[in-house]
Amino acid sequence: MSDLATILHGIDTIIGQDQLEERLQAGKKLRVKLGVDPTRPDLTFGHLVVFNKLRQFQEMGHEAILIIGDYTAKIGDPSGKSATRPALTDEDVQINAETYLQQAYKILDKEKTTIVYNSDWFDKMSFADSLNLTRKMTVARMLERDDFSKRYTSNTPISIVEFLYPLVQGYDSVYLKSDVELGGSDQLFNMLVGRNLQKDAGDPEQIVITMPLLVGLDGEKKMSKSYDNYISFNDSPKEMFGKIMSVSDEGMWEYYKLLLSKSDTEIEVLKEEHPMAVKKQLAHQLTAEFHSPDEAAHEKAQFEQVFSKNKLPDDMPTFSYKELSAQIPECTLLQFLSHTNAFGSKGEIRRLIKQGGIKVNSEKCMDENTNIQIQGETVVQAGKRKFFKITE
RNA sequence: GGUAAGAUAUCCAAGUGGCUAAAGGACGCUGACUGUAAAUCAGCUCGCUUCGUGCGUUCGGGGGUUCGAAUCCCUCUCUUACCA
Repeated sequence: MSDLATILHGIDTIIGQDQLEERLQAGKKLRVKLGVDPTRPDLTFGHLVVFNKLRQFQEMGHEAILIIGDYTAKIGDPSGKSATRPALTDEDVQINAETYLQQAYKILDKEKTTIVYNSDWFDKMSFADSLNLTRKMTVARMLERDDFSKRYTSNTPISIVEFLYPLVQGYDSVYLKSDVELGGSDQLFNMLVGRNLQKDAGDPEQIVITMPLLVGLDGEKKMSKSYDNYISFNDSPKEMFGKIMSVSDEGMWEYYKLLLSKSDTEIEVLKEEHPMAVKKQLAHQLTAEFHSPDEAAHEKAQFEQVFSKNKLPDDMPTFSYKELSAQIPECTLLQFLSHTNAFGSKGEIRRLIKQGGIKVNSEKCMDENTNIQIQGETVVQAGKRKFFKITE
């Protein structure tokens, strides 16, 4: 595949393809920018789509610039949002930024990645500089944005600082003199603003490449931390494998295409097989990439043992009966489950028990006052996927 | 600055003095089915509980009226609209 074809694979849209071709032909080492705002502790597989694209550029010898948007995180990107985001403290942002870097290096080559923090330049800007930036944008243009116009017509507040966000992100491009900017398709507007600002500054405009948004675990909405339908870079092998297995059949092909860069013809071949087997492969590959092939194989085996064969997993949280009885005088089923801290409240546990969701040593148990008996080992199962072991 | 409307549980949203821990959705959880997919059916969904027509806390914040308030009054905060 030519470099151009590789770049175009799997993308959503590209603005300035001609310019890209020109720069590639001239043999220019492109400065490729990707910004992430450290608003939450984890990167998700939604980010992975864009990170993979950045890695492709990196592998071709271009310069990958990862912007940690510590400054922009405090503003809050309004893209696709229906409400103003709460402001984050400096401390939150700093902690998140650190974990972001660790996670990013699971995909990017640490040696070849340029890391920048946008507070580096924004902290030094004066209010007058900022005001000058705002000259470049009109209210009408901002209202062209779908999310803003929706909020505006539905009487949902839009703060002025959110209006400013695209300008701030756009200025990153001017400052860094980026050749290409990558982002999710919801970032198109923000990235186009960067193009305008560069043009205004008399610089070459960046090429804008958007990647499709990955669908979340529910199979409907985009993967996002705010919908709680995400897989995180930091998920344990077990969580990661399990979450991927819960992706819908329809959604799975997107994962193959966007996360594993499979071509349409390769996907057609996979569609001939049993969806479950194909999904296991997907879960295995991704888990192996983030953890290790061994761990991935282990989780696959565990998964089959527990969910296909209905047997107990090999590893589960274990409690010692001695310690338990020291902490809870009466070791009833209810008291024990409450002690595991795996449930929101005792009421939740009672509901589970009433609904027949609890098994003790594979026997359904409907009485919360059952005393936990110890005969060697006792295994308590709550719902489909929570297991606890009690030993002497 | 003026006038009007509004703020209800994770989210949307009903509720205008007692029968309201608060209708209905959505999300989520459990069971059946099954491939931890989808679809479907049934149930649950504030906390505590000696499980009792039991106790506690909740309807933007604070104060008041009343035997009793999400519901009435005062005040504060925030949002929106129209006018300027």
